[in-house]
Amino acid sequence: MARGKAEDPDHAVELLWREGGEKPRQGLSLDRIVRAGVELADAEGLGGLSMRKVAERLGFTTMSLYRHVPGRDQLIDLMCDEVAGETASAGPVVREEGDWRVRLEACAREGWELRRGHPWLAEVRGGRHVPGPRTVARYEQMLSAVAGTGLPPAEVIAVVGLVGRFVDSEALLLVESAEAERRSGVSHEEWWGGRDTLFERLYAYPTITRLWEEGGFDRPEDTFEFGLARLLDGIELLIQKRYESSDETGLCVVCGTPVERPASGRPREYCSASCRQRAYRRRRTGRDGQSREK
Amino acid sequence: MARGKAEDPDHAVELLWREGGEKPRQGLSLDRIVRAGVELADAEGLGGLSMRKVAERLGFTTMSLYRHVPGRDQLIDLMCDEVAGETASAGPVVREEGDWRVRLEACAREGWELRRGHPWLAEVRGGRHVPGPRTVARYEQMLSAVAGTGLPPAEVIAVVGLVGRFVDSEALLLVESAEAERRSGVSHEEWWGGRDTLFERLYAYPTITRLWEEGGFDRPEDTFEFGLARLLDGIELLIQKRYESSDETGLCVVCGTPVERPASGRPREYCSASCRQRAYRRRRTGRDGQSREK
DNA sequence: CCAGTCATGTTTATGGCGTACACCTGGTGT
DNA sequence: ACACCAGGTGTACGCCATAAACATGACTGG
Repeated sequence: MARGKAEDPDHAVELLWREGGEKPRQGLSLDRIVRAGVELADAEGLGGLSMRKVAERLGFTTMSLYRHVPGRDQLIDLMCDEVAGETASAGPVVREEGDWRVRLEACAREGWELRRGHPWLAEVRGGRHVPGPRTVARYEQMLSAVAGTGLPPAEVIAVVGLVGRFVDSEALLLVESAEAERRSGVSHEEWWGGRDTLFERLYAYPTITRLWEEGGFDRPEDTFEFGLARLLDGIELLIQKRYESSDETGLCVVCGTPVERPASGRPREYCSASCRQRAYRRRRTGRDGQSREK
Repeated sequence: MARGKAEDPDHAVELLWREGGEKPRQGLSLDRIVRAGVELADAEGLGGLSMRKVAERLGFTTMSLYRHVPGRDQLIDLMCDEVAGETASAGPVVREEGDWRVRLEACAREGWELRRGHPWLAEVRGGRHVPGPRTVARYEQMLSAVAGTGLPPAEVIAVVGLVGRFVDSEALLLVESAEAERRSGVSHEEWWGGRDTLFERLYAYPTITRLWEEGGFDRPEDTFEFGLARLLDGIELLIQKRYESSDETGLCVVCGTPVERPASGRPREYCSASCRQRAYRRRRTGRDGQSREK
């Protein structure tokens, strides 16, 4: 059973959820190791994060780290949670302003910002990562944003997972491009620009050629903004559909709070005048007014 | 300039787009290496793909591979294209049945199936992968599905990228879980079921706790089906919006072909009666009839 | 027929990685 | 005085990709 700490996930849980009450030692400590790891990964990416380099950065031998951290994987888990505490929504208190869409979008953007500061976050792969308190707080934040819509529990979870993976996926795209530039010294555009032998072959494909000639590849969309808007639209549609099909007590289309059906006449769509106004304004502006910045 | 084939992308292009006219040799050959690589990765994942093991499987030394393939990365590129030819839409001929949504969804499902047969496909990361002919054919297929909608070129490309990354992201989720099971011998559910020390801490988070008690985590949604439906809904909304805002010549809401506006009266929404019928049926059935199979 | 060249496979070596294991060392409790 | 132990060290193993030099056999021009 007790086959060493390296393979014991419960020990990892203890480290992640440890209380802050550690006496400030002068030698090594978990926190110093984690912080050094974050610095290193920020600078060199997750691939550049090695136990050797972390130890070197701290002025100790490689193996000294293992007195404090079970292994590299667990160090990464700890780094993730360390970093997850950097933005506002990390605490246990859930902010409740705005309707579900505003709140969920805010969460997505926060995740996006987090990954801009720490690109390696998107590179962390593999299931079975034990989440720490700050990571869970973010998850709670997202869930609570969607939970108010009245969607069934499994769909709430699915929505949050979908958005979360979207953010990760888009972040990964950037990281990989940046990594390639860092290693080769050649910029993205420069590199692809030099692939003439490839482009020649692409003339055989009519749609690609046409889109190319129309400039679609020269002035691409902001994939994060574009994808996020589509995703939220799709989710909104689901929520509206669920609302329409629930016939006893409806849910406000905007904020999702229940609204009782009047005895006679047309069922109300909004819980309040302000929500109706919000919906109107959103229809007008086409809803992505804030996403275009140029 | 000529700094060895390992760093020359143009050489990689040549390998990927090579003509099939290779004399069948009895020793090593590019194709044999690529096929061995695919087998290995199918069995052990991309992490288990090492030059040593590929060579071993073929009965040669490690370095012999380098006489045919520039390096591991290029081998992976070749494997990707090899495998991309396994489904129908790999040829240069574009199938044109159905409206954009049917076609794009079919592409997504094909990509999904491909990754079920070769899970390592989702693990292939890093920008600057030179695409081979079969990979490009798939891309062309997807682009042509969306190009008919009349969306501006950059948005067509963004839509296809979005859907493609979604498929990859969901596939990655499965791979990682499967990988963890393979390595540890413990199933996903079993492992998470044993994390009591973690779950205890989660009671502090009200939304998570509530969703948990309501069984949201026990009977999860099919994340691929769920996400795909939301995504396509969101894209459809974009297309409709673009249609409404184009006032001279409209586009059929269903199949995207242009439809001229009558001199007087309300502009037509559909290009034909069959498209109108299709839209009607889709509104009726809630559009995801084919996605639920149980 | 011989010499030169080329394609192909092998050997050896370098530098990187995570981490198991035995060891040392100084402080603490008994 | 003693054992114990947390924390830091040094060495070693097995894995990885791949560079560089080398071997071999087939083909080719003279």
